Amino acid sequence: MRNPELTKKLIVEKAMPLFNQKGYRATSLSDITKVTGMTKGAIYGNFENKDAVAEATFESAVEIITEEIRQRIKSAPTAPLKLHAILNYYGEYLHNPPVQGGCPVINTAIEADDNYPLLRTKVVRIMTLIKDSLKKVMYRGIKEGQLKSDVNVEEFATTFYSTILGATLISQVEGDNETYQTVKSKMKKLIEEITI
Amino acid sequence: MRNPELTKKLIVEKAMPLFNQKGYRATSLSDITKVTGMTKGAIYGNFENKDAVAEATFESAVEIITEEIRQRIKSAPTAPLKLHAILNYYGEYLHNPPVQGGCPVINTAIEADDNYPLLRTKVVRIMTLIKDSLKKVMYRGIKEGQLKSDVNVEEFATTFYSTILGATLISQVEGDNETYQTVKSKMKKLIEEITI
DNA sequence: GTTTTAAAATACCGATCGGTATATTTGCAT
DNA sequence: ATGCAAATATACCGATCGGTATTTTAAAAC
Repeated sequence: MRNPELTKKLIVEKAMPLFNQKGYRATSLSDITKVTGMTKGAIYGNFENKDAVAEATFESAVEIITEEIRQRIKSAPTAPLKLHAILNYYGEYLHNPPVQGGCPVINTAIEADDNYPLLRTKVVRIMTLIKDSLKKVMYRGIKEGQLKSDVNVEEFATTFYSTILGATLISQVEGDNETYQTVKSKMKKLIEEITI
Repeated sequence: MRNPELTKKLIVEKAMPLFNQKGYRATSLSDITKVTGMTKGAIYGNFENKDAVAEATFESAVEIITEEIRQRIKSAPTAPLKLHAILNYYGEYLHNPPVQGGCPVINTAIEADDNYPLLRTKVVRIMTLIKDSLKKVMYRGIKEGQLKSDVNVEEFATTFYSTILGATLISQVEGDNETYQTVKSKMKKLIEEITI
């Protein structure tokens, strides 16, 4: 019980869906105490302030997502299948969300851009990281003869990621992944076009 | 001065960039009084409550955007050029925003989906409307022999819109439309592929 | 020019906000 | 068993929140 590491972890875990659903601003300290069963003293004993909880929470959510993406990429044998795997991963967001409340990257992007400079930076970083992973997958796919060598990797990867985020955003607000499925089937064709 | 219609309009106009930048929850009544130069009495004399101001504001923002899109579509002579025009329109968002704070549809989508059911409905409606406009443009383009007849309109239009929103989202949080430009050049090629 | 009425300004309400200071509890070292 | 220190709980703070009741103001009706 007196283990501050565990307390920190518990606070972050329990606060995560709260921040992701309601947003950082709308989530209050008392919300956090309610959902964690801890008191203000415990929260402020482990975090400097509310923003620090928010930042730790976002970082933890990002770790969950990047780790999952890493696994999917690793598990698929070829570049086209790796891209499919990522398409499938985001397709599962709605019915099997890694964090309740939709994609934390998207949610945080919107709330942070004008109001939380530190979180904004973190969002940009994770977006760049994912984009770079996609590019890496594609470059390797070209080198290994799975993807056509004349494909514009920068363009394809950036568009691929933009499309996934946009479709996820739309499906999230629609509360229905029909849009995502439609987009997914189009993206599959685009992957086929660059596959050897 | 004693014209309530003008007062309403002024409140909506002044509150719009506020809501769009800070979000609905984070924008307070006192923020609105400061930016409008009016008092609480004037606000509550013209709107039932804060949410009503938010809704009127979003509706007004949507009108601005849809009207602009309508104009761009109307002005371009053929379907491929109409699609280009929409691509260009969103590309101008960052440096010449119709409303300060980025795309209101995206911003509102995120904040509304878990917390403001009425706004969420409005967001879904406008997204559907834009998607339908795109489809209409494409169907007409096919009929008039500008677009290939075997193109899957539903898939293309949905993906097109998803990609634009995703790229806009990313560019918005990056504070730089490099991503959007990259995506735009890819989308232009996709349009070419379906052009006769 | 006075009256009337609606719009806008002011004053005030309880609730909740993030944060802090203090008290209490807990586990460990001795 | 006891004292110590860290972790958690409690009590409290000023500020601000959305909203309402009341007063003041100003334009229109006569």
